[in-house]
Amino acid sequence: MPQKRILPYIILELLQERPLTGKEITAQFQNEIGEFWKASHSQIYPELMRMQHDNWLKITENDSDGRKKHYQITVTGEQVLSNWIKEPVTELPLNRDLFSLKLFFVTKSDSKVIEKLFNDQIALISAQLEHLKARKKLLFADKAPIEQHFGHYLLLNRAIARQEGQLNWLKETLAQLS
Amino acid sequence: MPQKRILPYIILELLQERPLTGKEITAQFQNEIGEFWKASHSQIYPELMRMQHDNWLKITENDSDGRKKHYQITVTGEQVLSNWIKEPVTELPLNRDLFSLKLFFVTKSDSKVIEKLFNDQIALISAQLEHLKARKKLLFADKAPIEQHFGHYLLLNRAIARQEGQLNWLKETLAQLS
DNA sequence: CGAATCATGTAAAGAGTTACATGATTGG
DNA sequence: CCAATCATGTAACTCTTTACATGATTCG
Repeated sequence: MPQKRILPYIILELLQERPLTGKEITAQFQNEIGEFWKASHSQIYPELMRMQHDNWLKITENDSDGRKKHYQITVTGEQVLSNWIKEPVTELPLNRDLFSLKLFFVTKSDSKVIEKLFNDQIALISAQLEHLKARKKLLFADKAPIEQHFGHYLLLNRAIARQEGQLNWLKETLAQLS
Repeated sequence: MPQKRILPYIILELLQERPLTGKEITAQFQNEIGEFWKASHSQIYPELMRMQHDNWLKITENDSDGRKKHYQITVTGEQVLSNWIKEPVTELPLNRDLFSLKLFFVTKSDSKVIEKLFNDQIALISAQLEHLKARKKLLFADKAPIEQHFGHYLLLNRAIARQEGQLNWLKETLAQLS
């Protein structure tokens, strides 16, 4: 087992609200979910076929559009999902990021390198932070998150808090170094 | 290109200090580096052969121990590494973590589920935080980080700051929810 | 009608994991 | 000397990404 399968469960989650086509599922991974999980259509279509084969989902009948395939979660699929959700999360994710890597190998004398490394990272995170804040404003401006989007709201807040923490640490540490 | 090659550059970094055997390199990934990058020996040995073939490193001569192979970075390897280090980090890492995933799909009515999700994560991060702090104490108690370990010191601080931020957010948010 | 694109799919390759294998060496 | 382990290596498999392919549909 190289990695525990996650993708099919994400798809099941998405289908809980309503039936979707492969295209629509793919789009989700480029928008909301893309923040923390990526999957391309070349991964999704085979996965859908496999899930259909395992009877986790089926193609909805009476579909007006000929080529689009609307996938719908089955009772089996709902059970599978329900069991998966109950499994506790027992390990922290491994953060394979280049900044950590370069930071690790930096030596104290590389002050120029360190400075650039920090400034680049600050720029990156600032941009990301702006993006996240803009999205929060767009999606949840004033109004409280409605039922379905509550998790999304929590996640956005968490991402923002994390990036702000990062940014502060970067700025403080950079200031101390110089 | 499925993913940009990182592993060989990490190995080059490790070899900059002194020649190492495959076993020793593997050990590094289970200790210091393991915090943010993993690699098993079955990945490392073929990589070493490949790098040797590309002349990024060579086996040191006059080795007393017969079976151990001490790999040494070559001039070519140093150039390759130097170029790689100069490349700016242009993208943030994708955080594929299950907690985010489950958080995203949670609905407001699942108060029991949310609570458990948060408490599990708080326990996980607390444990990790203790571990990190213990290591910092062990490695850098009182004494300032020496030249070679400066990056390691920075990285540990960053990891601790990140986990503390996480933990605070989790606790605050959990309190607000109930 | 012809070109662009839509929706779906297939192919090829690299990265990473787990499990298996092997010859040398050490220790009781 | 024999068993454990050390150090290295191989195999099989899954995940993920990039690139290529194809038939249907829309639009000027």
